[in-house]
Amino acid sequence: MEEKWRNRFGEWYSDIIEKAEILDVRYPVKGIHVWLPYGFKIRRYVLAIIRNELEKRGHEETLFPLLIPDYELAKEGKHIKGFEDEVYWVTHGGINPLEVKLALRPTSETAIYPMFALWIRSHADFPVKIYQIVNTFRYETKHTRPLIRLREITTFSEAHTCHGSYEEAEAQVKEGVDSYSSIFKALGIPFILSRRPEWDKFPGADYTLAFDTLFPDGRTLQIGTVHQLGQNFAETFEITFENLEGEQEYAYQTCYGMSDRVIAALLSLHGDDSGLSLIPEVAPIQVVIIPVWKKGHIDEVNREIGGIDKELVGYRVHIDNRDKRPGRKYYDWEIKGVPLRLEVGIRDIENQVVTFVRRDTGEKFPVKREELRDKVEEVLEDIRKNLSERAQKYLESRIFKVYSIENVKEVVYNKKGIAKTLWCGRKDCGVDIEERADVDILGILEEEAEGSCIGCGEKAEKQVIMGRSY
RNA sequence: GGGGCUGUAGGGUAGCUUGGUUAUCCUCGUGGCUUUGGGAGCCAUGGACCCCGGUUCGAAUCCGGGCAGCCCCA
Repeated sequence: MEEKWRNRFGEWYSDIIEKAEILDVRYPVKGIHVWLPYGFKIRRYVLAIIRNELEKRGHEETLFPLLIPDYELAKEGKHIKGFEDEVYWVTHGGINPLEVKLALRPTSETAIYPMFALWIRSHADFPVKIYQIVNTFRYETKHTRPLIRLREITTFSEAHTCHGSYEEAEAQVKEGVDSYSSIFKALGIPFILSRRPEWDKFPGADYTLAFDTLFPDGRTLQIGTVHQLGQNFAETFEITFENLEGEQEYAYQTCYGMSDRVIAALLSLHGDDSGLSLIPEVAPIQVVIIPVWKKGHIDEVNREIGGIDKELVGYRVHIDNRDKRPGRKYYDWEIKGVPLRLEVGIRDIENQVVTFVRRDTGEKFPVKREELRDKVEEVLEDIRKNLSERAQKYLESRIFKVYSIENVKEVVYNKKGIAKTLWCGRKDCGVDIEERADVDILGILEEEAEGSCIGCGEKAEKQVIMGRSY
């Protein structure tokens, strides 16, 4: 039944992006697309959840410039090294070459931190907690993929914080993790949190925590990261404050980000062969009403639907009055993932019921007319729960504990899952494992473990997850 | 980073090898009739050879370049 979604996911994905009218990918620049009205609405509801969560925890929204002077971008050596191959440059003003080249932000640390240096004077200024949701640019040379690997990331939500001690920054990392966990929970996106290996951390960070989810094709997708920056950037950008002892000290920083990939995960994890299946909170249309007209009863049906529409005030309701047959409309709205469909015909009116059809399960059942509003609420809530649980179970069912390189390969390539195993933590050994198993070491888990490394046989104290990432 | 393939109405395609009348079919859009509980039917009508250059009496077709997309390998 879920043949295509599961077994030919790549095809399903590009199909759905087009048919559900999320993006128009025909824009004539590689890796850069147009948000269509329906997709844009989903994006807006997702952003509302993100904004709400960040604001609730004291982050304030700002907007920094898109252009970054080359000398600022280049200041932090490790940082620029991580991005230099992917930066877009503005080199001309009209026909004249610029004296200072300007980068299109690949991320905004180097735009924001020079300003932090101006703003921060003393310990009393802490904590600084700002965020912005902007587009960023990366000159990707590999295959681009809508919402997953883009040259223009249109929805980069990045938070940046400053603190008076490493401990406070550590606490902020925890808050960042909590915020993101709540956001993913609201969207029904299950994840695994791990600490990225040294060679895969954010360039310039002390360490990076990352959220990964698993797609139906068995590949993992990074959907969020939280970085402990320590004083690395503060030293470079001279972000100093006067501490309680009256001395100048470098600030302690964190930053965290998520992108369009969250929307890619949202769309992908809750789909099936009929199309999208949206979480009600982010569905542009939560309830679609399909009139089933019959000669001689058309006005009657329309009048009934008018009443239902009025009663459902507060929900995002759409009445499909197109001159198409009902069956056709069912298919159309299933592709677009509308959580709940109501069918209203003369038969329903005579029985004083409304026919409900759930997108997530396909169940069809009559609901007494007078219980309509309560039932709508109940069913939408149940859909949210069901979609979240289904996705969660799916991820859990694809995580396998294994203890050899061979079995890691088996898990990743045959079971299309994530391997949980043991690793000593040394870089040379890690790179060796990645090569031999042809997988990515995603990161180290919190939980302690006892045993020997699957690469070198030395003692391993932490569990590690491996998979094949996008 | 290396290699291969492709570009024809809004979408999917035939035609290209072997240059030659009005460019094929499905879908779609529009107007109408009819119909409506899982992709209806009929009539009318609309819409395309990626861009630049070359070869030729003549190019969707051959050649070169550009742009865009897809696939494989590292």
